[in-house]
Amino acid sequence: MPATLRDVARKASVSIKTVSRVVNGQGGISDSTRWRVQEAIAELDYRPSKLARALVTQRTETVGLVLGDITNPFFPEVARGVLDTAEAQGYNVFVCNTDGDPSREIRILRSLTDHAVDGIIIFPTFELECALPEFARLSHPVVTVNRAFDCPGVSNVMMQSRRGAKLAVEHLIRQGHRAIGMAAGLSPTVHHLQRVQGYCAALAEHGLPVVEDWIVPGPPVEKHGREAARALLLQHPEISALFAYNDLLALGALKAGQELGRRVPQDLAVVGFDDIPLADRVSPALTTVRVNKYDLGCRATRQLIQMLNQPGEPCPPLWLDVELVVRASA
Amino acid sequence: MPATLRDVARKASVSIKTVSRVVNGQGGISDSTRWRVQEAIAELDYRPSKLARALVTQRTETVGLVLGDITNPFFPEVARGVLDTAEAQGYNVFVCNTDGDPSREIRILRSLTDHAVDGIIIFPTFELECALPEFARLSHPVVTVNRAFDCPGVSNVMMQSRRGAKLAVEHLIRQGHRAIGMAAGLSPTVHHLQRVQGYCAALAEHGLPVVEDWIVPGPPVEKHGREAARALLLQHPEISALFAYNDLLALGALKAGQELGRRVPQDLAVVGFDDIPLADRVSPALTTVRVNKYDLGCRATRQLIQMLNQPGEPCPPLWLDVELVVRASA
DNA sequence: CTGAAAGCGCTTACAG
DNA sequence: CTGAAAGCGCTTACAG
Repeated sequence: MPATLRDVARKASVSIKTVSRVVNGQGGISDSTRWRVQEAIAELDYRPSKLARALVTQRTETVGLVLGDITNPFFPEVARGVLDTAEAQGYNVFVCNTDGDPSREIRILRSLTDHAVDGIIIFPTFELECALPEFARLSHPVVTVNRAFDCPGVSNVMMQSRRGAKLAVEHLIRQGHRAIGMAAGLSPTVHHLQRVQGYCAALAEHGLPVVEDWIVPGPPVEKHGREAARALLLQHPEISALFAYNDLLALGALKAGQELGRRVPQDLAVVGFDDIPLADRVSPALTTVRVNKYDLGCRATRQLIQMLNQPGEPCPPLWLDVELVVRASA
Repeated sequence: MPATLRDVARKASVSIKTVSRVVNGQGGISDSTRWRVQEAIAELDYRPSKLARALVTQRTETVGLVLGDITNPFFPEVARGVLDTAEAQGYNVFVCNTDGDPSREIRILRSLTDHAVDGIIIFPTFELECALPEFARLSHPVVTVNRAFDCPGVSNVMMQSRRGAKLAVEHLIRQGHRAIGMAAGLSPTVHHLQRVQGYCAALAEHGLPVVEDWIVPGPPVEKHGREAARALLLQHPEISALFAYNDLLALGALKAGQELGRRVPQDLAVVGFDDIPLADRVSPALTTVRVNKYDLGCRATRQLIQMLNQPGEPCPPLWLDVELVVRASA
């Protein structure tokens, strides 16, 4: 049975309030009293109940991290950044997977609210729009990643998705490619939109036509990358380069290229996005757009904690750099 | 401002207790009353505070997952198994990284205790021994993974580490190898001990000598695998096969082999352990010992929840199968 | 079938 | 410098 404030008070022959004062370092206590109390605390191995404290302060010192899927190689480093930063500030973090399912996302947000987390960092699904204001209203600060919401209590950490896509396609153009397709991910996500935009912008700026048929949407997994690339290359053999929404799709595209007897990068150049840990291990190594995932997690968390410490202060969106990493595939 | 039990009671013109009854589905309520209460709940969008409930029930419906490092490719699938199983049972989970540092591990356990988690799943560091009984005494059920503690309130999920090592080395022997080294991981872990034991047992049973110098300990990361393998192969060129403590070490060993001009698997056969996602993607693909990581997470969580639901019941250790996966590297 | 009281372990004004 | 009282939002006996 763990010791309580009252146990300590009794042992030190002082009031509960006095113990509370020394526990919270509030001063205004005579040295001798403090000494007696500290001794009692040590002897009883007293640890204050965060639960009881939270009930009155409305601060649990916990935050929620809501992401797509921790087994997606993009997320572990992000999570590590969040966990390290949160731990350093005394916060514990609940990790939850949405699998991109909006109804699951809502359920998770409810559950986190029920547990009275102080704030939330979320990689939102596309449908979050409607539910988010409710949470902000329930006075949880929220940091959304890669998605701007103009809503009080919500701030954003964004990566330059559009710019990254443009860098990737410009690189392909520089390599002499003129017929460039895209394996485009699922359409109702911001990334999809931004990366397609970047792709189109790069083509347009270099006077290349944007062919709608060459943009193939689909789930951002390797299997689909392979199928999409295969179909695209068979129907439009003139395509000599592919830009993929993410590295998993790019890996699938590489596989399809090999199956079709295309040499990489001569007959088929491929650029991915994210620079997941796999990207530099496969052969040929994947040219891709890197975002510093650990840093992303750290910054999102710092942003959240800042909102917690200075409620009401405006919190401008943060933009994270991306960078083209040229390897063997393009 | 979220609605409280009292708000609902007032609105429905009943007592707090009555509302509590319908919220908790306790029956013994007239239909008309229940109806009125439910309506009030819906109108006010009332959600019970888990915090307040936990303060009296001593159940937070949270658990802690304490692992080495979520960016280690072994862990995300394990974590996913834990998170899915916990979520299905209504638990939220705090994820924490120890980096194998015992003092950090203690700090984390303290913090989880302060937050009054209902239980803990932990991949313990070697030094946990002393601290664990304290936690069990504080009445948190604990499930340790890959480490047996004979301690009330603590149960274990074990993988057949020793057997896996033996399978790996026997495979190498079957392939005709007689001089087999080992990249052995850090010495004060159970895995290290068990895998070294399995390695030695396989050699001994086939009448092969165990040469102490051929067992090279070190941190279980790729860089060290490369260095260890390089040193071993240079000093003892007769070594034709390596068994690695884990896949990361094995990948490093493969790299060293290539650098030294050894053909794999003819001049150098390598077997790893874990079957991380990378293992089947590298070239040559890695022969390794697989453990179902998602299942490991699920079972550990089910074990923990069972302990929570039936306190005092003995909980026998669970043994997880391992399986040799033969690919190109051996 | 329904309610009033006590208490979970803290903190927050308010007194002295 | 120290303490007694009220309350955070619930549940748990105990009455009626």
